Formats: sequence, structure tokens, C-alpha cells
Amino acid sequence: MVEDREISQAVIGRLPRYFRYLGELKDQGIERVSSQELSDIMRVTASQIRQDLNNFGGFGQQGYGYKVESLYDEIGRILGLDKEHNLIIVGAGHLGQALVNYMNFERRGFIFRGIFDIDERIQGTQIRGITVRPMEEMEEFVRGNDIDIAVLTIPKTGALEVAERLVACGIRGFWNFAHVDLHVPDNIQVENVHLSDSLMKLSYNILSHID
Amino acid sequence: MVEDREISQAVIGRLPRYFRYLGELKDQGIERVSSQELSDIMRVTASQIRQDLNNFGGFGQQGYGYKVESLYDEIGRILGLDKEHNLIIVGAGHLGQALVNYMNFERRGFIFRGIFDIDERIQGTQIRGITVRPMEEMEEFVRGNDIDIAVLTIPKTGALEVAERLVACGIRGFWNFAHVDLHVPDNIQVENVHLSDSLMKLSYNILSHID
DNA sequence: TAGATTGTTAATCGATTAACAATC
DNA sequence: TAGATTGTTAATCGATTAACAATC
Repeated sequence: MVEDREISQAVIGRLPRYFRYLGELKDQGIERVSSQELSDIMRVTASQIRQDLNNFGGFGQQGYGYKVESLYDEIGRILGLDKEHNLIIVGAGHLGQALVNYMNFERRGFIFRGIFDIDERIQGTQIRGITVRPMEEMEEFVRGNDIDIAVLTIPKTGALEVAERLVACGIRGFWNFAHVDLHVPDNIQVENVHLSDSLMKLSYNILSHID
Repeated sequence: MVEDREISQAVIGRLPRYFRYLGELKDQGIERVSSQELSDIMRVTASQIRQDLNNFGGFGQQGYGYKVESLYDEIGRILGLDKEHNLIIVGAGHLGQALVNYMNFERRGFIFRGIFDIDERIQGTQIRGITVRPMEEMEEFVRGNDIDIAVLTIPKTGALEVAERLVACGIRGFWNFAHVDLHVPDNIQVENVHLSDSLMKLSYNILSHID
């Protein structure tokens, strides 16, 4: 049953991985898959797969399993990959440039529309055909180009102020690479990518595993 | 009590954030903090803070709280930030270059020693003073330079084979940006950074929150 | 000492796994 | 129909929160 109750972030966090494996099965020309088969490939329990999927509806068929292609499409739709998202990047440093140049995001409907940077020397230059603009133009650009996601690849010093400005002009979500916790209203979404935190976790796990 | 039982990844995942906030308090010259004060700043329960810290030892003092600087040092030590890690990057594309150029990792003891790429045209060039080497030299370099972490910033096609080669020559952990699940022995650690998964999660949360 | 705050046990909550009736 | 596999309820497990005795 499709419930109105909010889905837990643990479940949401697993959807992209289901999506990826189903895409691979699809590419291999496989038409159907049971939760048990998927369980073997993905190394999660079949029970969890069925529970997770049933949060969104009964996509399977008793005695048969799941149709790979339609389940793939359904999960894509749930994740909003059938819709276009318009993005801006704030901070045209190495990381910002790397993200703009990564083509796969566009394939999934995430389109970089604008790049902003505080550094006058790179304003006016182009990254993959997109002009780097001064920070002053940010608000007008967001409002005028239906931007819903801002990617923050700036040092943490400026991030809070920039986030505030973006909230004020109607941004819906942040993909935050700045090493700081944004405080935004409840209806604005934040997805953090704290690279150094991730590396520290790896460091811990390596050390704790030396016998 | 310092227990022998394994600490849950949920707890480990929160340590870098404690570390960051304690560093900020330290920089502000604040000497002591109670779990309640930290709770207010970090927006987690004081109970969780005390539980988390007590996995590693009694760092606090009843009636007083925690000494900021020594707690900061302790968490750094737990995360292994007092030790040096030697890293190689496999894949000198935009993302690989961005990571090499990000100075803050070195500050924490993560030193990039070598860069490898399959593309002959960039082999021999330098990125922040580090020569890009051909893939054939990888094993010898890892063995000869006490490399413990490999950063994979290559397309998923090559990642499994590269990972296997690196396991064979004694790597201890992977920081994996390739969009594929590595299968490695239990004593090898993998920390995934699946950027597109993260972006999909943001997309879901934005859509599910449109009223 | 009195007050404050930890360390730790107990209670609660939520997520995962197991089991099985429903059904294709 | 018989066999297979889902959808879903119940049981278990683990993580978070609350409570409070220990103690600085």
C-alpha cells in the first residue's frame, strides 16, 4: 500500500543502490528478478528488499517476482529522475569544476545552469560552456532560471551567508560540500558531502582492523 | 569503560562531527563544555553524546563536563589523525585532480604520494608536484612507499580489476568514488562516496517535500 | 558541603529479519 | 492445480533517549 506516512531516510538511502543494480540487470537483458535473486547479488536480505519496495507500492507479482524494467522505471520516478533539476554551482574551484565536468549527472536530469565565484580573475571564463558569474548576480539568476538546487563548493567561511541568500530567493535544496552544517528552514533540503569526515571514518576503520 | 566489543558504524560516523565542533570551540578559546552545551550547539541529544564518548573511555569529569582540548585530541587519536596515511590516487581526471589539490587532507595526515592514470597523454605530467604514473607501476609503488589507502576516481569499468590488484599488493583501505560496489576481503576497508546516489537522495527529499 | 554533570542502566523507539498467509 | 514468491504481520535486534546513582 502507498502510505502517507513519511519514509525513513534509511530506506531512501538504499533506493539509488537498487536503481543501480536494476539498471545493470536491465542492460544485461534480464526481464524478471525475485527478491531472493536480488538479495544474492546485492548482499542484503530479501526481506529488506520487499519491505523497502512495499513502502511505495506493490511492484511485484506473487509467484513471479519483479519485472526488472518497470521496477527500474518506478524507482527512477520515485527518486525524481524523470524530472529535470536546474542547478547552480557556487564556488568554481577544483571540486566545482570537477562536478560540472562530470557528465553523468546530466544524464539523470541534473542540469548545471550557472556557476558563481567570488574571484574576479575567473569571472567571465567558461567551464564546459558555462560562464563563471560574479556572486552579485546569483539571486537574479536563481529567480530567472527556475533553479532548485545549489551546489556549495566554497570554503566554509562563506557558506552560511551564501545559503541564507539562496534560501531567500527560493532555492529548494543544497548539495553541500562545504565543511559546515547549514541551518535552513524545514522545507529546504540539505544533502551533505563531507569528504574529510568520510576519510576520517576510513582511517578509523583501517586502524581498528589491524590485528 | 573501554570495551573490546566492536563500535557501531553509527557511532564512528558521528565522531568526525564531534571533532569538528570541538575544534571550533578550541579555536574560540573555550576550555570546557558539558554534554548539554554541546547538545545545544550540535542539535543532538546530550544523552547520545555521553553514550557515544563512553564507548571509548570516560573522558569527562562529573560535575564539570569535558575539557575541550583534550577531548578534541582524544577523538583525533581515535580517528587515527595523529598518524600519517600514505595515499595514492588512481584516475587523474577532474575529480582526482580536485582531491589532490585539496590541501586540508594533508593537514590531517593524509598524504598523496602517487597518482596513476591509464591515459598515456597525461602520464609524466605533474599535479601539485606529483608525477602522474602509468598503471603498470602501481604495484611496485604501493609496496615501496608504504601506501595504505587507494583513492579510486576511475570509471566503474576498471574499478574492480584495479581494486583486486591493490588488495594483492597489500592496500588496507579504499576511498571509492567509482560507482560500483567493491568486493574485497573482510580485513580491507571500503569507504564509498557515491556522488550520484547522494544527489538522487536530495532529489527525492526535495520532491517529497513539495506541499 | 551543595550543585552540577558524568557514566551507566533501564525504557523506548525504530529498523531489520523471520515467518507465513495471500495470491499469481 | 501445484509451486513460487510476494505483501504483510510478528519477532528480534540494535540504536536512541530517559533516568538516576555515582562522584567530582
